[in-house]
Amino acid sequence: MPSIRDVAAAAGVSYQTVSRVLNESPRVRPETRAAVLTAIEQLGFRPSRAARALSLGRAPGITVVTSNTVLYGYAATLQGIEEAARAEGMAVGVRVVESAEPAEVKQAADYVGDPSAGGVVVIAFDPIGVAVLEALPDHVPAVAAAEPAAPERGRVAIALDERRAAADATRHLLALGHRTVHHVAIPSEGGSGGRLAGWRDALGQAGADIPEVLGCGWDIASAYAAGRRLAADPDVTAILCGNDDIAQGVRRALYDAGKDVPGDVSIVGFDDIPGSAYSTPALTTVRMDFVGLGRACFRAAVAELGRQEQPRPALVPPSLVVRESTAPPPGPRTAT
Amino acid sequence: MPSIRDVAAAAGVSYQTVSRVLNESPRVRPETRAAVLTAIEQLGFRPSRAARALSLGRAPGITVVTSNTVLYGYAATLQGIEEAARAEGMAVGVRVVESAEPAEVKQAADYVGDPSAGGVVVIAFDPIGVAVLEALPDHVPAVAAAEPAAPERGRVAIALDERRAAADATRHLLALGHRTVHHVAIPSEGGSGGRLAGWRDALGQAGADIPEVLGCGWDIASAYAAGRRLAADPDVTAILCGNDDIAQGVRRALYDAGKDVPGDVSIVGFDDIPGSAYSTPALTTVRMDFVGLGRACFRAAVAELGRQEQPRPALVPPSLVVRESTAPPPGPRTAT
DNA sequence: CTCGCAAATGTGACCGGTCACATCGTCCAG
DNA sequence: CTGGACGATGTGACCGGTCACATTTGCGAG
Repeated sequence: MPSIRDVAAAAGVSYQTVSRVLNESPRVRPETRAAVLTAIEQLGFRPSRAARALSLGRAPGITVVTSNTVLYGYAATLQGIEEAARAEGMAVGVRVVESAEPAEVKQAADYVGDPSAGGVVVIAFDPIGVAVLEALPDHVPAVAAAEPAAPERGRVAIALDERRAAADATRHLLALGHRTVHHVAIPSEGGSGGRLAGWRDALGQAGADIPEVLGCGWDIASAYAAGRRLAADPDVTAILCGNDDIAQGVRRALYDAGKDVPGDVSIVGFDDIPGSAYSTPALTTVRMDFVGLGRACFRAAVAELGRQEQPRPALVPPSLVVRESTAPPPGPRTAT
Repeated sequence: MPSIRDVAAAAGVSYQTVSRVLNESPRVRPETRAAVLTAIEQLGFRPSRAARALSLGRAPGITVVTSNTVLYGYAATLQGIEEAARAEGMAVGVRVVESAEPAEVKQAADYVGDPSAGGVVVIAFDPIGVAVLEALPDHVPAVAAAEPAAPERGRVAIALDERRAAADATRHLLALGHRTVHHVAIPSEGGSGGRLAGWRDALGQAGADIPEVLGCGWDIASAYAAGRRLAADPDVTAILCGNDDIAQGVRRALYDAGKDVPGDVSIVGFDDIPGSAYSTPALTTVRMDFVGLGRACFRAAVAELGRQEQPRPALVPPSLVVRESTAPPPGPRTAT
């Protein structure tokens, strides 16, 4: 591997001049620059990221801390970050934190505390991410992809408008004539600014009952279990599900209990994962721009890294996608 | 940030001794070690990854090169790699390559050519990954998560037994009485050792017709289009789909064309993504151990990095999961 | 013609680890 | 009692970049 000194020797200049060319300093004569560039080309020289990182004291990269890489919302956010980072020539690292256990959270915090981790984006959709955020030393240039709920003490946090998304979805169901809307919540809804709050908002504004929330995990099996419980209650005619996967589990539970969607019960999901348009019934859901969120987080993290002013994030607002899984409640009730 | 020299001063030893403690050298007296450890603790010292990488000439990490991070097979493989790497205290980087365009492939190859990328795992499920693999300089310690098809010239390649998986699925359909099995293929099946080959094997062994393959993209929309074409052909009673998402698109196309699954047409997917058990009909599919594949690739990449002998990968073989989307062909035909 | 200033380029030190080798001390065998 | 071997530790150089500052060169003004 040729180094900057080899290039300098080949081009007949000093290593510092090569460094200037690499960093696009204007203080280099065009002919000199050309000579250096030629030498770089001939030797196949690539600057060492490790050396640069050591010298600069920080790495030109972003590390994403997340509790999961497979679930759609997480994976799509990661995709947005990666795309944006790659466009800027920056490296992307991934660090998964599987539980909110103090030891594991601390380890992750130490890990990203190293300058070579570069900027940090914590995906704080769930309690694990929030725990990491709180354990982060102040000097770490980190931003959060978060719920709007959590005003992370001093940290920049960017969020999709989940509150509005949930309210829109709930109003859609209410407008169809449902007396109230039940809710199966995913682990991420801790905050008051999130889906849970939007659902309550809409229900409250309409003067509708606010039923007890059914919590479930990220796994569809627990969504199925929640669905079976809901299916047993004849008063349930509309269900807002924490995300599209949950909706699928709930739908199947209703089906197995002999309830038709949307004939007997309407359901709405969240996220608009690719398959949702092709299930039967096609799922009514709220599209969330996770990729855009990822991009915005990347820009914010870079700004944080350079101690520049934060750019205004331009996020695509959530949009309700009405498909086949929602309809007016069954006859007897509407007739009332 | 305290450095190794600060720790040395605090402990009253030389920096080299601190280095020895960090690297668990046996040549240090227990009391000295204890003193150093105490100093490390007090100062909150963390060794710099960048400095270590520079000095060692390689980084203790793995970079994953992939064309996608959201699709299940890719995301799950990444998860396996990350889990294994984290357990060993190694960093994980991600580099997405969006197309097989030479410029982009070359950029990615350059990127992982830097020693600070550490070991490399190329997810070569598709032509993009294969292109990256071929563009990689020889000195890069890389392994491939690949189709069994591609005997990557000199590179270690680990693969799930997709050929057998496809053959199992096809035989299952044949055993139900279908005269032949149609196939909707994803972009990844180029190789002769993959799903395509297994399907052909089973069909050939049974003396069944080998219908024309319908190619489609990763997007469900193209699967839907393929499904519509298949639905128009009354001879089609069984379809092997390239993966579970594709199967969902095909299923919906059949549904929209008035065909019942599995009453009129049986379908089988691949991968067993979490939702497949909860769709209606629940999808018969072949479970693939992508997480295990990821773990095996990690181990192989580490071995490659240390120029050690390759461990024997222990992979969980694919397993057919029979659910509701497969049944004997419609009456008239079986009666024949 | 000479001085001064700015542009272009070179030199030394440093970032924080590791390697190779030197040094010091101790214990045991001859 | 002394030489040698070995265990414990220290010293200098190095990895490949960057920064701060020194030096050289070129040009216009006085």
